[in-house]
Amino acid sequence: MTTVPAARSPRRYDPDRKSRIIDAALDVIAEHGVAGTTHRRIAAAADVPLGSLTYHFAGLDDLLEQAFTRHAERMSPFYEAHFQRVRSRADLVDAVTDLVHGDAGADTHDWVIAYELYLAALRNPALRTVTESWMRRSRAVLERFVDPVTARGVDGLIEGLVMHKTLSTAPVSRADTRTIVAGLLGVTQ
Amino acid sequence: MTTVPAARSPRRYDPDRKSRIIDAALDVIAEHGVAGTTHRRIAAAADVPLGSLTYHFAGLDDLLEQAFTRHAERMSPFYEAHFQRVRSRADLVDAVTDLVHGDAGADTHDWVIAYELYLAALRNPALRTVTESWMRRSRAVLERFVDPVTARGVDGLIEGLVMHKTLSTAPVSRADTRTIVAGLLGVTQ
Amino acid sequence: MTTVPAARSPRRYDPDRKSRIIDAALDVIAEHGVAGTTHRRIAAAADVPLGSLTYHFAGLDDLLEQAFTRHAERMSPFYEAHFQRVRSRADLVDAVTDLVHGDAGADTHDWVIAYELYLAALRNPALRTVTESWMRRSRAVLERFVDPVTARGVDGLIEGLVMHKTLSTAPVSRADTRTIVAGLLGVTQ
Amino acid sequence: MTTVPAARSPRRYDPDRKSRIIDAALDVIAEHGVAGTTHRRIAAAADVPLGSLTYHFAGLDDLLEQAFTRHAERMSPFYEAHFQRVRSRADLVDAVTDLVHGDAGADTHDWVIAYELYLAALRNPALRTVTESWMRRSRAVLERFVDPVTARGVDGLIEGLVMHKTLSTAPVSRADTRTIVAGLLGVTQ
DNA sequence: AATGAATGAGTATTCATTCAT
DNA sequence: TATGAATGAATACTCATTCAT
Repeated sequence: MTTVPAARSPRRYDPDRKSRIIDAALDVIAEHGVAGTTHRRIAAAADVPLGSLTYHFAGLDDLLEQAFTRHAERMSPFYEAHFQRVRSRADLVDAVTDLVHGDAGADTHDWVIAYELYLAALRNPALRTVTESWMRRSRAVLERFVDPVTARGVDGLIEGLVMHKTLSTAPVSRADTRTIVAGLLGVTQ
Repeated sequence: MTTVPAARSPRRYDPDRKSRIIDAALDVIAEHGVAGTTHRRIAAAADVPLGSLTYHFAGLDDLLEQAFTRHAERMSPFYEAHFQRVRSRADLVDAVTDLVHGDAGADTHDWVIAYELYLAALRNPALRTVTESWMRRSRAVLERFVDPVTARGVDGLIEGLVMHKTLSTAPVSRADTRTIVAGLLGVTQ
Repeated sequence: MTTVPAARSPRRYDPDRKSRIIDAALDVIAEHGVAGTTHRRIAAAADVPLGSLTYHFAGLDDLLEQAFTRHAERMSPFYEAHFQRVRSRADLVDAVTDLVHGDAGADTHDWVIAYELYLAALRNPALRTVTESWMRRSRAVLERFVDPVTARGVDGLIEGLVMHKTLSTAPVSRADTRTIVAGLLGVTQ
Repeated sequence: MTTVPAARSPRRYDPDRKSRIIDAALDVIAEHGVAGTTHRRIAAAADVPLGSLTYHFAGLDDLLEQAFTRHAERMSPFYEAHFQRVRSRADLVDAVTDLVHGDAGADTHDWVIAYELYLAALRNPALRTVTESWMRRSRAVLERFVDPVTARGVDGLIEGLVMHKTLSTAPVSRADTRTIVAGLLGVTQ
């Protein structure tokens, strides 16, 4: 007459569980947005009991902050690596075009998280640190090839084009993007 | 939600109450984000009883959709008017610069709502209609002055620069923005 | 193939539900103490769904405050009525003795709530209003028969004796209480 | 509960840690009440790891019981000492007055713990032993000077006056307290 | 037509306690 | 022996929506 023992994973010893939770949080953010990111969903995604979240994090805000921080710290080296081999202005045009079109490793998933971060940072000052640092680093990369003002322009253009590409059902073609970027950088094609 | 029944203003005859609710919703979205937009907050902002919302709207999603639609339909004519007097490329550079720096009537409030819309549309297909239409119309305005590809570029640049300006604690100066825009449009300064 | 409709009381129209909740809260406080007073227990005691509590009250603190206020406002008239017929010092001795021994209508239930209130007020300033008002009124009653200082003494004595009576497993006898009270009031027996 | 692992002080040899925990528990009770007394708070107050509490004590109830017991066992000798030098009824009046007004070493902190104990004992039979013993001992002290019935009266009066003093924003003056006590003890001033 | 009371599912969070290390 | 990670039940509270009036 034993009651159902309920198939339960006896995962007692589990190092880097905290890290796994952060990654799960990023997945949930990408899929459901910050607004739809709940303890429950993250716990399910990480295959971890609910209480585990509040054990490792002071609250949902804390968790979000750490998740976004990780995302930014992952994107930055990638961003830098992507521009590593740029030697000429023409190279730069290609690199930016690749970046916008996701031929560089960063996919929609990553950009969506970035936009979620931007919007969240608008109302949560604690996240400003993350966006500030991310913007500073990405601009620094571009400044290795162009003057600071142009760097800001390229940075803004990338942001805007990616956003439109992510949203639009009739996105810009790769060739058009190239033309636009070349235009801003004064490269004759 | 509270204890005090609050001597309710007997707003007997109240046409355009529905309209007032929509405006209140936009204010709430701007202040609290879509995530923080609730029936209760909207009702409070519109000074309208709670039940009034579900009476006039099928649900929160319906209300949000109508609110975003109104916002887009308000922005479009404004956008068009803003470029009305453009006669030369130099004029265009000025107009775009003004737009980015909020010297054109569209303030942070409006842009924040736009970004909320973008992100909401990413997951809510019903809102895609709104964003699509908005993008088409704004691009059409720019295409009166430049070729379609450049129009896309300018559109993206505006989006990106405004977003960075809204977020950054050290935003680009007006002069720099002008330089950037001039660069993209091939205008020698 | 209808699923079980779940025997549910379709109590839709229910005026003075709010009042009923307050009374239920007082019962729960008496039985479980403020510490053990939860939304769930109160809802169960009032036979009301959980959400009903947060609809009518801003929070548990608000509910507790209203409950204690009602208790105090119920006790005061009772207290006054109890001393109504006192004509002489000897009458007063009897009245006080009756009060302490619960032969006056106020039972353990009521006193326990009062002590819970006292302790809660110690840390919740919002409740101070309630205790202050209650103490002022009870003292005012006694001052109709004795000078203010003696009134304070009698008031304190009542409080202490009732507390000991409530707690002790070997409580004072009625006769002893009478002797004590007579002593304080200088009445020769 | 937090993110930072916090460089833990490697308190290797730590006898009387158990004792320190009990004292910390009393502090927490005084500050937050029994209701607000949690493992976590006590551990923090004692600067001891969380697991240490359940290692040394069977549970929170056990810990509370030991804490209250210690408090009572600390108060009793103090109570006795306070009445040590009483030689006359007049001395007794002074001693009781001092006690009520905290000029005897027992401060609000101690009385608050006592009231917490009383209320807790009301619902937790295990604590009755503590209150019974405390009451018996304090009464025994008073019975060295007055008859048992009067002792009960004085005991109750002290309790009530202290409680009112602790709560009231306009507490009785020392002189008035003296008058009241003198009245109960039949001492002409 | 209009509303505010009502409700149950869902939210974040706290916590005593267990247990592998 | 001692601890901190782990957990699941419980807590207060929010909210979109329903519905009797």
